[in-house]
Amino acid sequence: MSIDIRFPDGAVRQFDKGVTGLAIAEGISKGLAKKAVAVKVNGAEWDLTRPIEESAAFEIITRDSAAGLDILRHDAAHVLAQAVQELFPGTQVTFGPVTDDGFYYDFARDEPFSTDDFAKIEKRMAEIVDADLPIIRKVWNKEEAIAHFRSIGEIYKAETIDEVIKPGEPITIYSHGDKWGDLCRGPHLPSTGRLGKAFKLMKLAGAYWRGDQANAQLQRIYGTAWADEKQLAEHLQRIEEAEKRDHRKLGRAMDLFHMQEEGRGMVFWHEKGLTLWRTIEAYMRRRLDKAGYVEVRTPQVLDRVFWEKSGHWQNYHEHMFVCETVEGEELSLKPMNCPGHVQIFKFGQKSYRDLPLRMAEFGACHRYEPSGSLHGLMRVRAFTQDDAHIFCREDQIEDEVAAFITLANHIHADFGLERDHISLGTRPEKRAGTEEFWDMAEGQLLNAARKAGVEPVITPGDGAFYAPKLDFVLKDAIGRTWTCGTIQNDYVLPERLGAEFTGEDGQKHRPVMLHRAICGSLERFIGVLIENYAGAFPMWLSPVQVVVATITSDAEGYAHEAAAELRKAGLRVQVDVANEKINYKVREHSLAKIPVIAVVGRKEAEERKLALRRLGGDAQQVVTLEEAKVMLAEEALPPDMR
RNA sequence: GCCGCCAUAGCUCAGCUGGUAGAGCACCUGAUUUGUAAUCAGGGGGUCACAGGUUCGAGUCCUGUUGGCGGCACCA
Repeated sequence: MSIDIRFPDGAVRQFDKGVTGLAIAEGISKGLAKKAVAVKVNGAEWDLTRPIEESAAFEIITRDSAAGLDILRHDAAHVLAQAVQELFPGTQVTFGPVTDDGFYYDFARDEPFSTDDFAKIEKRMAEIVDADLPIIRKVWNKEEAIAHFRSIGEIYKAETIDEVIKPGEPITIYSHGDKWGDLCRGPHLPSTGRLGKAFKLMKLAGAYWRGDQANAQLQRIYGTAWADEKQLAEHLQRIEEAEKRDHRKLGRAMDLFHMQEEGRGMVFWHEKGLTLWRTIEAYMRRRLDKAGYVEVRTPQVLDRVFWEKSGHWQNYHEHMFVCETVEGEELSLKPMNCPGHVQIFKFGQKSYRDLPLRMAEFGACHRYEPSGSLHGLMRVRAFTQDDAHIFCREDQIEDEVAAFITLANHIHADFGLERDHISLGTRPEKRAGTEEFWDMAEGQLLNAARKAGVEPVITPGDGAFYAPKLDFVLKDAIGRTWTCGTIQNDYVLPERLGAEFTGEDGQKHRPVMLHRAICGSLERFIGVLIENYAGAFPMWLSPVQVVVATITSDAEGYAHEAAAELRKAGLRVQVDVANEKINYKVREHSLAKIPVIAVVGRKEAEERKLALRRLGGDAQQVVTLEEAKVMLAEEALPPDMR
């Protein structure tokens, strides 16, 4: 009996019934068979060794493809689990999936693992690879599988099978030789030897069983795995590069900001960091002014009663900074600006003619974030949002959202951040409002995004409890993604706080509130910019734009004069008259990522010129002071003023 | 908040099995007046995070606290 095997290029060849993917691959070429990790049979991923019984569409998955790498990583997770269970008897396996760059496995064991164990575990993993154990797929029924895992003390596995698998449904178990087995959907490699050794254990972490804080905490071992050693080395290199960009390191080295233990999650902005901040804020203000926003400022601290009315006290009390006065009042620092903005909206009467009303605030908020979540500038307890609320009629929502997307796109691009995608966060499990409401609200955002020419990626359950949201996911210079910017269409808060306007019909109507931010928190945004540029900011953002450096002390007077002239042109300039050689100064200011070094020696002083040197190049450009003023001021112009 | 790891000079780090702290850079002083990625010499600087304990003796071992880091959970 023969069957037809159809290849991706359309060719059809005949094979004996029961042929394996591996045999087909070997028939094509030795090299292909070696690179193969699994096959696709009628679109489904199969083991290389699984017999194909019927005619089918066929495709070979190689280790250097994305799908192949995932299979490889899954095998690495299994090999890790086997190694751990052999070395640490009594350890239970739970769950070990693939990640973006590798895999992890969660173990249940009373004794903690230590990163010191990694070398030992990696050694055992290598031994398992060397042993080249055949990986065997077995099909069991649910009951025998549960009984088996219970009998060997694998309570978590038994529980998983019990809850995930429907009664009567067969399940697949993959075993490494006769030594070790795990429940798995597969496919897997034909033998452990094929995994190769381009893997490395990376870190150790706690993780809750099923991601739920109420459950037991397991020990997670993270690893990375690649098709070959070269890819692994490249990956480790990328990690090193990313570490060099760490905004916490650069923030200290560049004297931008610091934090200290008396104010966890609070930032001390140094002069240079605040210069960045002011530059960004001024830019944002110009953008908002042009986009028809008005700016307001609301109180930092408000009475508990106010937060009860807004509903925040009930929902987020434990995350609020609460204080009590000597007179016994209970107050809270504002955790967000929206309820304050509603108060301004409600002051006096609003007509449909006032809408859409775009109310912006660089609002400083405080939230008591869990200590374990704090992370440099990325997650802080005191932050300033580039916040705004657009009060509008329902029929204005789509246009407003679309216009916002366009505005945000411009702004993100001006900061050198590329858009990866926009995500639509839909109804979460814990939510207010009916299904009809969510259908409508999600539909509005989807339509608005399309109006702006964007097809959002749906992220199920990621919406706020009162509204769905669109999030901007940006890509930085080394391809990492960051979420900056969001918009939500909120019907709940205007209702709750009684905001209303008079419509054309003379009746009172409820406005909708669009919560929106483009940077998010300025703190975090600055953190993202630092990492994106690795500290080498474009001229308009750079805290110091030009350093005038002297070669000899004879040029000191002229250096100060030149700096003063450049400052008159609006540039941020420092003078370096230190008793050092010009080599030293060039090196120092290059490492400090100053965009322009203006060197002045005796010659420049006599001719009233500057020898300019740009960051990243070693070319010298000698121009007159007057020319430099015009040229550099032009270069330092923010993108919206060019 | 939870799990694990870590904490030595302003920064980066060394300090072996317990015997009262060291380097490089930075800083200060002096010499040098220099032409595009580190001039030379000298000097100051540390309750070894904090609090207990073990010991004749603790940076080193133990306990606790605080903070940092990596994850998990959380993120209106």
